Amino acid sequence: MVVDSGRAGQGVARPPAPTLEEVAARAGVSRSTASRAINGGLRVSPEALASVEAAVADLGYSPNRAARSLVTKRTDSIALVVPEPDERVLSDPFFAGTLNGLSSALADTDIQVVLVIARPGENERSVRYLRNGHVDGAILVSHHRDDALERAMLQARVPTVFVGRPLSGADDVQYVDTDNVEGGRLATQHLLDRGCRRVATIAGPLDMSAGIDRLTGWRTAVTAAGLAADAVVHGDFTIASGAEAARQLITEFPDVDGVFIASDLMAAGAINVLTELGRDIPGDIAVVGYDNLGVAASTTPPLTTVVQPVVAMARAAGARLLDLLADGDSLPGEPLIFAPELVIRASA
Amino acid sequence: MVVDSGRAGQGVARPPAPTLEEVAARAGVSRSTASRAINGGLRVSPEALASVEAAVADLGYSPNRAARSLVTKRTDSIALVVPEPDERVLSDPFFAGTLNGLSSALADTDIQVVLVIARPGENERSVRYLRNGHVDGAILVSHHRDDALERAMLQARVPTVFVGRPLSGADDVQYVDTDNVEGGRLATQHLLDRGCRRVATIAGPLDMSAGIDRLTGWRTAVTAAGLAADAVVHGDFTIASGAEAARQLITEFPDVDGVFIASDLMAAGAINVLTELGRDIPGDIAVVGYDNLGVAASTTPPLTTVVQPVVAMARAAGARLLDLLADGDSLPGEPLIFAPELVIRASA
DNA sequence: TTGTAGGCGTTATCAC
DNA sequence: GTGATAACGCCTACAA
Repeated sequence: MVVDSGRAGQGVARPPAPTLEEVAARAGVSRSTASRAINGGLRVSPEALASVEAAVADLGYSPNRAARSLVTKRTDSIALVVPEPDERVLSDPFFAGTLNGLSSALADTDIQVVLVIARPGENERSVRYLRNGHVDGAILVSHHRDDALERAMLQARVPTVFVGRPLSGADDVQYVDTDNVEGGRLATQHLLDRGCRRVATIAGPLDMSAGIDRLTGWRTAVTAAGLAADAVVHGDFTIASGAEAARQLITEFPDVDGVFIASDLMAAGAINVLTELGRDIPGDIAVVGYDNLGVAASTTPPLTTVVQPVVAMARAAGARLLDLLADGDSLPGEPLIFAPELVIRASA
Repeated sequence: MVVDSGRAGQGVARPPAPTLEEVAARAGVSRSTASRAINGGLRVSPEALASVEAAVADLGYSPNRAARSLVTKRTDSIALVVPEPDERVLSDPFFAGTLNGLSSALADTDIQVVLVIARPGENERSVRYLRNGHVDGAILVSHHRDDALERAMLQARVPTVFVGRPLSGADDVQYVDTDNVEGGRLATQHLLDRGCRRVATIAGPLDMSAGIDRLTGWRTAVTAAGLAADAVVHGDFTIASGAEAARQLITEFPDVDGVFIASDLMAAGAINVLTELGRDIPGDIAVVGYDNLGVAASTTPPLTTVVQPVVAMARAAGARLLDLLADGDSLPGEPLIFAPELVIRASA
C-alpha cells in the first residue's frame, strides 16, 4: 500500500491547486455556472454568483492559466523583448523606466510580463517562441540596434509595439518615441543661446534611431546658426565611451566651447575627462546631455539635459498594445511621439 | 459560406501554429512517437527521429506550452519577484545585474522568466498567482524590506531562492548574498588604515539586511580601533537621501575625516554635497562607497568602493533554483555567500 | 438561468 | 520501438 506518494521532486509536496470542479462542487453548481460566474458573471443568478465567489475565496482558487489558454487561444501574457543581455542594456536606466511604465500600464489587468532576452546568437529561438502563440503580444525595446529580431517580429504578425522608433521602418509599425531630432535641436540651441560659437557633439551610434536623430537635431541647429557642423565624435551611449570620445574631441577640436552629448551616461564620462584636462564646465566648455536619468543630477557640475520621458513612453506603449489586443482593426498605427523638454542645471 | 473567418480581433489573422498532430502526419508517425522524438528522443528509431526532426524544422513547430503544462504540471517558467515598482527598485542597477545574472543562468534552458512586480497593496494577487502553480519556482529580490511577500512565498511551498538574505529568517530559506558585514568592515578598515580618526557612516535603512549588516561591519571596525561608533546617519540607498544625509552628517559631526557610505548611489549624492560645502575629498574627508555599480567610476573624484558581485549572485541564485527544481530533496539550503572586495579609487 | 458534452494540444500508460 | 487512448482543467456551444 502506497503511503508516501506525490513526492514529485520538490522536497515537500505542495497540495494541488484547487480546480474549477471543486469550486463548483462547494458552491453547489455545475462547472459551467462556476466558470461563467468567474468570467464576468454574465447569465448567472445572483445567488449562484455569490456562492461561487464565496467558494473561490474559501479555496483560494485561481484559474489554471494553461487550461484556460488551451481553449481560449490567448495566454494573457505579453513579452517584453530586450535585445542583448549585456550590462549595457540592462543597467541602462532606460530599461528600468520601461519596465516601470509597462508594469503600470498593465496594473489592473491580469496580464503577465514575460521577459524575453534575445541573445545575439539565439534570436531564432526567441522568435520561434514569440511567433508560436506563447504570448499575445510584445513590447520591443528597440533602443538598440536594428537586428533580425525586429524584422522577424513584424513578419510574425504578433501584435508588437516598439519603444523607440525601429530602423527597419516598415510602414504600419506601431511605436512610441520622443522627438529626438527636436531634442537634439533644443539642446544645441541652448548652447548657442548662451553664446557658444564652436559647438561640437558626442553622438550616439548610427545604428540606433536615437543616435541618428539626435545628431540630426544638433546638425540642424548648428547649421541654422551659420556655424560649421563638423565637430562630431561618436560613442555608444556608455560612460566609458563618453570619456573616450571627450578625449578625442579635445584633441581634434581644441577650440570647442560647447558640446551636446547624446546621452547622460556619456556626458558623465565626458565631464570627468574634461575636468581632468583642466577645462572648466561651463566656463570653458558648456555641456548638455540627454535623457535626464538619475546620473544627470549627480554629476559635477549637475548636467543640463533633455528629458526623455521613458516611463510615460513605456506606459503608452503598454496601453497601445492593450488596444491592439482588444481590437486590432481600429488604429492604423499612428506613432505616439512625446515632446522632449530641456532641464537646465549648472553645466550649461 | 464563410470566407473571411478567423478574425479574432488581431487586425490580420495569423496562421495557427502547427500542432504535434501535423508534425506526426508529415513525419509519417503517430503523435506518441513524434512526442517522444521531440522530448529527448528516447525509445525512438533513428529513422523516425530523423523524419520527425525534419518535419519540425519544416513546419517551424514548437510545442504548445499550455497543453504541455496542463499534463506535466510544470510550466517551465519561473517568476522574478520584485517588490515595489517605484523608481527606486527598478532603476537601481542592482536590479539590472540581477536580471543579467539570472538570464545567463537560464541561458541554455527553455525556462522563461515571468516578471512579477508586487505592488504594495496587491500582494495578495501576486501571492495567489505564485502559489497556484503558475510558475515552477521563484527568485525573490529581497533587496528591499521584509514585506508580507517573503513570508507568503515561504509558506506557499513554491521553490524560492532569495537574492539577498531575507529578514524573515526562517531556517531553511534558500538565499544567495554577499557578506555585507565583512564588506562594511573592509571599507571602514580602509579608512582607518589611511589614517582617519573620526570615521562616520551613512547607513542604509534598517529594514533591509544589507543596511543592517553593512552598519554592523562599520561598527565592528570602528570599535576594534578603539574609536567611538556614534557618527551614524541613515539614508534609503538613493542619491537624494545620500545628499540629505551628508548635510546632516556635517552639521552633527563637523570633525569627521572619513565616511563609509552604504551604497554608491548615496555616495554620489553625498560627494556632491560635501564638495559643495567646500570639503576636499579625500583631503578633508575620505569616502568609501558600496556596490561598485557604474556610478562609482564616474563620480568626482572616482569612488573607492566595495564590490558586490550582483551578476554572479543572481547567476548562482538561478542555478540554485534549477537544482531545487530538479531534485529538491538534496541540499539542505546552505546559503551561498560571496566575498566582498575593495576597489580603491581616488576618493579614499 | 443552468447543466451536459465535447474538445483545446500535449504527455503518460499501456498494450502491441 | 510503436501507436491507440485516457487524462490534464478549462471554456463554450447547445440543449434543457
